[in-house]
Amino acid sequence: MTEKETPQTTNFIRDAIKEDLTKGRFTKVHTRFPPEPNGYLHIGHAKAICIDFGLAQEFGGKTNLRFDDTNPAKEETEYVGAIMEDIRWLGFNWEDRLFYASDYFEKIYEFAVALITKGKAYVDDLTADQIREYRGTLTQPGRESPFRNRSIEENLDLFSRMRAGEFADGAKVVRAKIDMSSPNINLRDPVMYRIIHKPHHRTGDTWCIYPMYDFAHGQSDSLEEITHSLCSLEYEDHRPLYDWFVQALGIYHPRQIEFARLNLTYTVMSKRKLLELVKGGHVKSWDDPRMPTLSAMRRRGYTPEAIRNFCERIGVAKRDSIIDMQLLEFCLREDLNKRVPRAMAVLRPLKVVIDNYPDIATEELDAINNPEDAAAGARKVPFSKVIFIEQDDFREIPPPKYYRLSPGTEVRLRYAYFITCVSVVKNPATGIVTEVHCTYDPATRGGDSPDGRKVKSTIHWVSAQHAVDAEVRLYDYLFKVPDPDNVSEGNDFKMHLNPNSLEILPTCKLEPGLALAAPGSIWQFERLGYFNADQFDSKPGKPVFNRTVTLRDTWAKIEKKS
RNA sequence: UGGGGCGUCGUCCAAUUGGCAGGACACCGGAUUUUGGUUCCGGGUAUCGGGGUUCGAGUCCCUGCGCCCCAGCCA
Repeated sequence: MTEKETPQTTNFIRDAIKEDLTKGRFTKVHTRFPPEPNGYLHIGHAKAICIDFGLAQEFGGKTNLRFDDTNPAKEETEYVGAIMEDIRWLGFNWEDRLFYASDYFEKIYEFAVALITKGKAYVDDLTADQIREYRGTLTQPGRESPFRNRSIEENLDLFSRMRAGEFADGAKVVRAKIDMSSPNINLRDPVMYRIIHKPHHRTGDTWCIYPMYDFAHGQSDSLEEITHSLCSLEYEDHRPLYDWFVQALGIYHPRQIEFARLNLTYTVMSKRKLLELVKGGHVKSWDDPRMPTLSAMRRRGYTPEAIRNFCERIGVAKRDSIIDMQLLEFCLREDLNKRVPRAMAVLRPLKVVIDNYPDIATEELDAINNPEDAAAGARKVPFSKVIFIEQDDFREIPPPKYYRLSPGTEVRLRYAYFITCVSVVKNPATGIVTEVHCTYDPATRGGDSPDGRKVKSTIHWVSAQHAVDAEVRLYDYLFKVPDPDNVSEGNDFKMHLNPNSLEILPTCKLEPGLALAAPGSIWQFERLGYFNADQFDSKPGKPVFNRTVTLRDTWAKIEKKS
């Protein structure tokens, strides 16, 4: 990542790091990104990734990728590759520092032995239900387990037999001996180890006891000499425990700092809900372009630059917030505008016959590839007597402020000619206009009129005989409301699902150059938006496009107001 | 109602640590334009409430209110 991105004012984490450096608490910055391999990464993870990698980079430090794989019941190796692909795609590099919490199982086991030996941990025989009961409530203190004061020898023996597989799942756990009356529930003798007889995606059958997050994360950070362990707000209550473990163990002590996770309007971010959308068939897959997952956004045509820039702009703070989706779209358009080539495509074709144009003539007209980038050059587009224009660009009875084609008006065909509508053909049964007849002014070839005459608008078109047929998928927000998570008692976020989040247009007409659009390539269809050839479904000669995002549409706003 | 955290334009983030509350997105208006795009110019709107300290408070003190998180052998 070398390009200059929008500079942002500082944030509290950067301030904290600077202070740690000047006061000598740390002499370097080393962070980590610790995904659990149990699902796909989404835009919320992108924020965390940008913070973890970005901040380290800024201070000349490094970032480790560490899979937090302490629970074999939930994690699968299939996700590991997908997660790495997404991080790389975003533009970050962990170099040779790929780790797994499971790499440290032996060391973490030894840490537990050390705590037991110090009398700071014990083996508990209480059942899960009993532990819950003994834990007390938010307002009432807990009670100590009857097994809390076993001898160190007995604890050591039991723990090694847990490891050896002598006990069934749930029969015993190891707990830290802290304070059952702590107002912080995390400190009421938290579970450190549990028994799970299940093969682990990396360690196989080596273990049947697995450390809990709280007993693995801080120690893993410590072993990797992480300086700043950045995580989300819900871990704030865990920080005293994080600190307690590294202190009790007397090991290198990283600093945990929490920040607010990302929320976006018109979507949901929790893995559970995303999974529900996939399983319930509300979207086609994890990478359905309507999803907020990175794989879906990639498929839809989002660029890493746009996402990184977005993450920079939203800032980092501790308050819960919901970022306006329009900011994300702004970042996307800003990036795409300056880099992607333009093309003409007609999504909902309306046939136009140019009555005074020679029947069999075809000519090649010059078109600019990107007005924002002279280096992008120009191309030729074929023109002929019969063309398609957008249905939206013709109105038999134009509403106020409508500048496009209507009977008697003259408009410019982009890069071609001025045309004037002279008549229409209707389906006698429905009254719908099926064909528009126009005359053209040969003197306006290329789109300029020698007499200086002006037209109110320029519309795009595709020559009928040269057009490439294509399917185009129009995506809209997945939800109808800005905050789908906000539902009244007894209701479900799915009630806010947008039934029109996907519209498939099977009969689009593209300019011929688009026939060979490379899968994944992104284009601006002039006046419509940005579209990319679907990386899986698009084939040379049979293109399929996804609408990445529309262009800003002033006319749509005017129309909506009236 | 125990503990932890958070309250600044519609939204998100700032405010040199007590000195004229600023930026971005959104919105509204205008200019330019062979994309009703881009670009450019202009505009409005905010310190949760009540007290206090101070020449001066978003910032400090007191008090009230609201929102989020925590009672997994999940992370």
